[in-house]
Amino acid sequence: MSDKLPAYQTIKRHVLSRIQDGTWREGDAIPTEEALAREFGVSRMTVNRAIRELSDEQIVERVQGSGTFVAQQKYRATLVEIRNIADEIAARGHRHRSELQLLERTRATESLARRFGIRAGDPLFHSVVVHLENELPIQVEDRHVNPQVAPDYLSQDFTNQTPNAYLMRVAPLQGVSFEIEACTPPASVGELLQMRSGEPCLVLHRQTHSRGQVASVASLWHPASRYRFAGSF
Amino acid sequence: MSDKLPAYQTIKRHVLSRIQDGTWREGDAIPTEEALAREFGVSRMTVNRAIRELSDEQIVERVQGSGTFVAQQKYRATLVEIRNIADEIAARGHRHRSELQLLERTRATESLARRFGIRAGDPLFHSVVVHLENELPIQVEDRHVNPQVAPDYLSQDFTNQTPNAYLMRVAPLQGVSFEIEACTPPASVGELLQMRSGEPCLVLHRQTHSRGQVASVASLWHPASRYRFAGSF
DNA sequence: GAGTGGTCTAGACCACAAT
DNA sequence: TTGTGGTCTAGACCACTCC
Repeated sequence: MSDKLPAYQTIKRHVLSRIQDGTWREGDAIPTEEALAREFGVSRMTVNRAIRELSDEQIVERVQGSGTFVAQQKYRATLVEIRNIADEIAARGHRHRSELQLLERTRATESLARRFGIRAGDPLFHSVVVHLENELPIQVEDRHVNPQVAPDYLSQDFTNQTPNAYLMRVAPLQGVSFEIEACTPPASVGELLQMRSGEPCLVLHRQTHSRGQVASVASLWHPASRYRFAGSF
Repeated sequence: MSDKLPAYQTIKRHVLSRIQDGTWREGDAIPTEEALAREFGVSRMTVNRAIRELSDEQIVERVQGSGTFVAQQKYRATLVEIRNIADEIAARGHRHRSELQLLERTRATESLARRFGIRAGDPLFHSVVVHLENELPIQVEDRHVNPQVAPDYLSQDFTNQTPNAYLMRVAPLQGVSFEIEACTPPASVGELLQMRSGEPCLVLHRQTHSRGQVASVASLWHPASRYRFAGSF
């Protein structure tokens, strides 16, 4: 075996795999430094470095005097976080509601096939959902989903659960790439968002990866007058 | 004195301040772990932690067998990086040129005063620069600068050096907050960017902090048809 | 008071770079 | 060969949480 890995790396991997295989879930305590030191036959300082790095990476959270716990999954992202739009609206103290406009089986166009890494004509799932904040439309979510990653996508109830929340649950997020642009919306989107004519959209195109495949390609359209991306660091 | 700071923190601060005050410049070697351990009267492991954290933060770069060196300044940022627009254009293999439209001393409006944490009427510097990629305008940079942070701002040549590059050099970046919006540009901006009427702008509003103060408040206007923000993780 | 993480020591051996 | 960083040990004391 490759015994070349430093001990602290081995310990990091061990803890990570326990979290990823579900043995230790969000909020669970993981073994103490002392216990891990005994288990791996290393000194406490070595374990300390391993766990401190996981803590820096926000994989675990440490509380002095109490213990080390698996952190809540965070999807830092768009410079901001990839937050569920429902949570984002709730955080503002407003009410979220979503309307399902479309949920269908379709076939990949040339352009979609390229982005998913499949062949044109291969099956894809497609959904269009409008998200409302206090009954005012704030986002049109136009999403294509890889059936191999989420085969039950079409049978979900997307008025109770956003597509994003569902995908996060069934497909562990590995990576995200995105683009933000400003553009004039197509008429159909302008209508769903009840925009005055001539108002631009702020659009986030996002592609998520899971289990080595492209899981989902989404375009999120927002009326310029009602939405901004913000962040700091 | 507050002796409460852990030793490794004290060492980190010491190294950081040497870099920020210019004693150690980009590419310079900093003292060895052994030397710092002697200087601060601590063990090498403690110095190692301090410098390793600076290395994680990309403040310094370590080369085994060789030494520790001050890293090139990188401005990770907009979800992406806070890259100098000139570098960004150069990375695409294109030619960057900038035109200085305005460079003046002005006074803070109520709204600017709030953002800078100063009083309305206090002095501010103001610049407007147009950035061109292959002679096509791609960004209008409208920037206000805190004179306390960059007193020599007005005497710079901003056709050879972007305001951003100058500020990065004289004012160590501590933090950034930003907002991205889509909007219809005011006529003056639309003209500078040679936009067709009705085309929206993609705007990045950015506020940078340095030495505990707000250093700069900038609005970066981009024609929607020629610019996107992109990133991945 | 018992258990946990936060920090630190004074050594050690190794891998790698420069010479 | 010498000097540097990379890693590790087997202890230690402290601050904090929980009971």
